[in-house]
Amino acid sequence: MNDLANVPDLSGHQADEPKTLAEAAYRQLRRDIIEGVHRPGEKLRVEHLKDQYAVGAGTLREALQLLVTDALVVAQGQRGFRVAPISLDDFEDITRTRVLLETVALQQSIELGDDTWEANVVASFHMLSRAEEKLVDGTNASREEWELRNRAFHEVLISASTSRWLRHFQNILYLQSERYRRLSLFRQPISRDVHAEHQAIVDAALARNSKEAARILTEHVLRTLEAVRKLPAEMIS
Amino acid sequence: MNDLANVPDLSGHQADEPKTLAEAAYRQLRRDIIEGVHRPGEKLRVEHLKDQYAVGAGTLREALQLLVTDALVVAQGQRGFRVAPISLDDFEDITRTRVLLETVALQQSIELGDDTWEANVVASFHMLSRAEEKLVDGTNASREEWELRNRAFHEVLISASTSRWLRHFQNILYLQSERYRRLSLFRQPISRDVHAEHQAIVDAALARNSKEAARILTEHVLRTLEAVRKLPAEMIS
DNA sequence: ATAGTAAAAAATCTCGAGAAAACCATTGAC
DNA sequence: GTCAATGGTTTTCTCGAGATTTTTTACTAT
Repeated sequence: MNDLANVPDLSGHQADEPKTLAEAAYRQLRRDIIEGVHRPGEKLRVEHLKDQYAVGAGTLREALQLLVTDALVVAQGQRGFRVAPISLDDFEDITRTRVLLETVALQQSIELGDDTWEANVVASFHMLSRAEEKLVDGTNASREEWELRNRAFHEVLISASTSRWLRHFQNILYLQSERYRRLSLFRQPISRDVHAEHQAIVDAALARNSKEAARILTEHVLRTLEAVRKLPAEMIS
Repeated sequence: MNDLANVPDLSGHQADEPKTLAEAAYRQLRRDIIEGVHRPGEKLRVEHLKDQYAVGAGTLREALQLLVTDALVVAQGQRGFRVAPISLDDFEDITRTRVLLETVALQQSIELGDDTWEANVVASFHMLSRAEEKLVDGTNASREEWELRNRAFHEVLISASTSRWLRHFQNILYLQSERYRRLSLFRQPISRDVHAEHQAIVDAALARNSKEAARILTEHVLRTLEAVRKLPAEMIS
């Protein structure tokens, strides 16, 4: 079916279905950290969390180790684990690095993408648009689905890039920026402009205008940075 | 002394001294994988390795998990761990991505670096040059020291970059390329040219000629790719 | 012979208890 | 009053044994 099946997965532990308890705990923890259930800088005590996530101590330890990979958790020598802190500087760094990688990957993708890629772009954009419509009812589930499809959309855009490493790093950075975007959503919900920007990227991509697509993508990503900049400083502790 | 001490370490588990058994095992394993003791694609059975590295099963598991972070080991669902395979395509990807990141970081560094940075560049270049001289006796220890100092040199060059993420990703890619460079050394030892190239980078960096420095660095990194390309195919299994 | 099934073997994954280290509050000395 | 040392408490780290899952081997029927 899919001849990429036995290609080594660079992202390691992001398979479609959690096959092990440690991975299941890892996913729950990851979501909770991104969602802000565990606040930035918070200490993550294994003894407390193992009950909360219903796994053994060693297993939870493994889950935490996996989160270190994504830089959502920091491990300090003999002093346990801690939710990675956030800061405006950090988000600026994340955003700029992401722009660098994602634009290069996007231009590659536009040059190399075939018909199937085009179809995937159109399809994932459609899925995202539908999710946007459901956003108006403001439920948590609808927002979560939007996040999922937004991520899928951005992934598909660069999926025709030949560089597995670019995609790998982009994955990590996207995950990071999700934490910050969640903060900006407190202030202002996802706006109409976002849809227009996505549309513009799709148009440029299908027209094989890689320069223009990269330009729009850059603006698009930087817009979130501006939104976070306007937040009260105490929110970005 | 160093006010960067409490900045969260992005690389997570690359502190100067291993404070835990798991980390010690991680380092030994990492060296063994890079050195080729454990061949690419080889299965890493916990039961066998725990005796070899003198730690418990759970501890070795953690060490393996850390190696997944560096993409030197791949974990597959419920089927254990395996040394990440190598391929020419992969090395090409690694090299090109590394060039992209490292040149950007280097240009930033050259623009922002202060006197201390300049001093560090000169110092690490000197250390590297001394190690090159000792290379003639061809011992394993001298080559290992050269690797260490070469890495330190490249790290110092981009150390003035403000982007922690660029440096983080560069670290990972450098580690990866070390595996491949080791292969190329079978054929031809480290040549005179390398020294001249390093010298040229230092000169351009101190002259604050960021464009030129980036150009030389690019050529420098691509040269190793060419060397690996000339290897017999069966060496890059 | 081949294919499918089932039991046996090996390896992984999971857990809880013990050892080692870090943390905190109290005490004592200067 | 400030600082250093000490002991108790908490937390992390480590280990080995049991439960699941995967892989291998052997067997039977077509």
